[in-house]
Amino acid sequence: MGQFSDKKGGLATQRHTGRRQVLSVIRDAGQIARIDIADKISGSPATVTAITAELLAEGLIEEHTPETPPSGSPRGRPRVALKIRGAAHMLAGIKVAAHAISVCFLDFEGQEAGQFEAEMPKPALSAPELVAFLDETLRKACEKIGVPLARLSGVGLGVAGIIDAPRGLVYWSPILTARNVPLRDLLAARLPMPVFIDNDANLVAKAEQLFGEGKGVRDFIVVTIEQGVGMGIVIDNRIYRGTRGCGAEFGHTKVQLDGALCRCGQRGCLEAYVADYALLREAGTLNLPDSPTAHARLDTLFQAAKDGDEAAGLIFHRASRMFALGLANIINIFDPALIILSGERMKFDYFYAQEVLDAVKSSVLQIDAPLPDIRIHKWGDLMWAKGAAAYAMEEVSDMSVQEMGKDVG
Amino acid sequence: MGQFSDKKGGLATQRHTGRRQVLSVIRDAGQIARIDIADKISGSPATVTAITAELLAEGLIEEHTPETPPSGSPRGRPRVALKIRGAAHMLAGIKVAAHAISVCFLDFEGQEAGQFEAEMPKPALSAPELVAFLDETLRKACEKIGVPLARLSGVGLGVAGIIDAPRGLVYWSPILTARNVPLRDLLAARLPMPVFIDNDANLVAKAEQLFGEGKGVRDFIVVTIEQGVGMGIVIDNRIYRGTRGCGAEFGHTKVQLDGALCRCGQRGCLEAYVADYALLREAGTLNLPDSPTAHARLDTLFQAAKDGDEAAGLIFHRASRMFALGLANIINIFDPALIILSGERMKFDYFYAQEVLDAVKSSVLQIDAPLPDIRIHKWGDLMWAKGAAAYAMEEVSDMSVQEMGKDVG
DNA sequence: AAATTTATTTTAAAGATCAAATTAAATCAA
DNA sequence: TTGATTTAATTTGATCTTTAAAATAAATTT
Repeated sequence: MGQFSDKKGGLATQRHTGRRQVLSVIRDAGQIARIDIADKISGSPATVTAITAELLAEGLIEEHTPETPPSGSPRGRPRVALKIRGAAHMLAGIKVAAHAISVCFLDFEGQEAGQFEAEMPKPALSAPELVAFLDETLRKACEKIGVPLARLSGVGLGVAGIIDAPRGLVYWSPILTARNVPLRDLLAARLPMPVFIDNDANLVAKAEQLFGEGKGVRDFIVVTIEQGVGMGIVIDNRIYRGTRGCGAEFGHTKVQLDGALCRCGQRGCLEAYVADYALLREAGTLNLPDSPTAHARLDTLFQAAKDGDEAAGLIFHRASRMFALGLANIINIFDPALIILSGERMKFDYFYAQEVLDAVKSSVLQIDAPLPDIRIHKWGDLMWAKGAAAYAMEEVSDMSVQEMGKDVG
Repeated sequence: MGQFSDKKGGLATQRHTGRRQVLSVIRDAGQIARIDIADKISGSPATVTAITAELLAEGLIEEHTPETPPSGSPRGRPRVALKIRGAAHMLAGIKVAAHAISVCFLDFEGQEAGQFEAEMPKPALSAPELVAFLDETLRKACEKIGVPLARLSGVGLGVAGIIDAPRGLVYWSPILTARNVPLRDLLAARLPMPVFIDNDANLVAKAEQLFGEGKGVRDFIVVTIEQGVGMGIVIDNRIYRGTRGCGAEFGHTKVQLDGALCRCGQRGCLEAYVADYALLREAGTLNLPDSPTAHARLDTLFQAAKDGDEAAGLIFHRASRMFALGLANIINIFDPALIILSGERMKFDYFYAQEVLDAVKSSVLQIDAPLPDIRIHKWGDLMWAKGAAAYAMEEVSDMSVQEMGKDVG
């Protein structure tokens, strides 16, 4: 029989791992023939036939026959491509930020199936308020997009703050007035499908891994700058979370002894130099035209710096040097193959201006081997929600793969 | 048959993983009965019987019958304990430092089988000189301890500096005059057994994992302070090495923008505040009695600080604050369960004085979950060599486990 | 000495994979 | 159009591995 028993956190059965591998290879490839799958997993065609037959029967994958037979095809029996069957599952991803909430629907293939956005009623809510609001928003989104709630196989939830993903716990979040909220279970109690929750930066990492620059990269790190500074660590294709589930707090890495005051109450955090509020705090002492929103004020400040305002320039200059320092530390510690600077705020090019990259490079240990690749990926707000949905997709995929022989009765 | 084929870096066979697990459980436990192994690996007693029979036949393990049958034993057939057979393999570990070289012999059970120390001929050697010296020293050690060289199944080598362990390459080391030396292969060419090489801090981590505070801990971090500052990262029971094999350069983490000059040529490295040379550099401006060796001068400085010398005290004070800052960063990034401060230099208690630990705690993100455990482990120079031998032991163990059915032909 | 208890081994059955043989589905060549 | 050729996928039979259940072993208890 399979390899050892499957109870508890025990070992996977033999077939189980095979199924997981095959599904993963198909997902990676988009579409791929059985014989190529066999090649990729170093298994025999016979095994692949057996496994894919199961997956086909369960509706997780499907054969993909192109309408127009490709001309100039080689002799021999043509390979028939297999692909994930999008209709197998529908997933929702929700990203909650201070002012807005966004929902994204993804089918099992990773195709976007709709999106929905709404305002937050107030910047910080109590736990019951937030749960009710999430529930309500998800139902509204389902209605608007035309997907019955019951159709969803899973919901991924991304929240800014300090999250223990495995336990579904929000230690602290700017959008919650309470601490230590078991948000996952609270929401799951109101919904008929499993709920998964994670730190928003980890979800960006997930999105990058599945749809973005991190595709096919085994170890990489994602850094985001928005309200705060976030980091997602991917090691060995999996998100690294630390023991308490709350590692990767790059933003609260100290870059200066007794430095600037951070909103976390400590001093010298990177965030206290580069996050929105840190820049605006310093801009307060400047004589800039007033703007209604923080976003607009930030734009004004950036424009002033670009136009040669020396004080404004100095604000960005210091921020970027601190950012470079923090980034160099990450490289020295992890030696990753790739660092992705992700998020909308990357439009402030001071963060990735050549001089910053140069500063990073000169602060990294010098050896005769290529430096890690640093890539910028600006993409919109939707990405966060998409990452949340992708997170749910992965979890549900894992669950599906394990459900074998269940319908034998 | 087993799970997929075994070619290249492909997947392990089914039995292969079983063997590896059983051996690992036995090693962890010291001695353990078959039925308990079955329990631990969530397998059946029958399987354990099969696997242990193989391992017994190959001489990798042995039954351990206590001379005195334990009184007050329960009814029923008594369980017979299995243990690693020490005589199965003999391993050597070598640690090369600036002034001394130490060799440690370990049997397959992890029992120390002898040690040997020698002076380095000069502080920095050329690659051929070092290889010849290592070869010579190992042979001398064998002679002294009475182990024929051919008896060794593997040699582990620990070198300070920047090492790419998988490739066996020394990018840079204070003991080598050249850069990018393929030291592993150079030494292996002169010896009849496999050679493994790693950064010395990783070897301390390995020693802690097998014999020290890291026993049974899945994720932990080891920090050492000696000539430089080193770090070993254990994630998921394995040493994390980064893509170029040279991650975990904690010592060159920047703790101050444009800070103190480091021997690596950059500014603001942690090492430039807390390593031996950094302290002595500052001590130079003090009026302290001269001492012949660096070691002695450091002792003098430390004593002066303890005796109330304000300037000396300030040197240590700053070093310890910087150290706390660096440590807090590690915790914020990794959220490890355990941090081990390891090495002889821990005798300077400023590094782990309560106030440093307090500073770390107050610089770490505050959430309602227990802080990582920080433990001090002072142990002698031999540990490094022991870690090197342990590294070789693990590698050889893995090789042994894979050699199955080889003697059937 | 028999009954009981627990550990280990043996046995027989069931999964899972793979090599080899077979079948399927195309192109190529006449 | 037909048969040869080629490549993909499936089927078959053998082998390996694990496991449940039965048998055996080795102790204690009665």
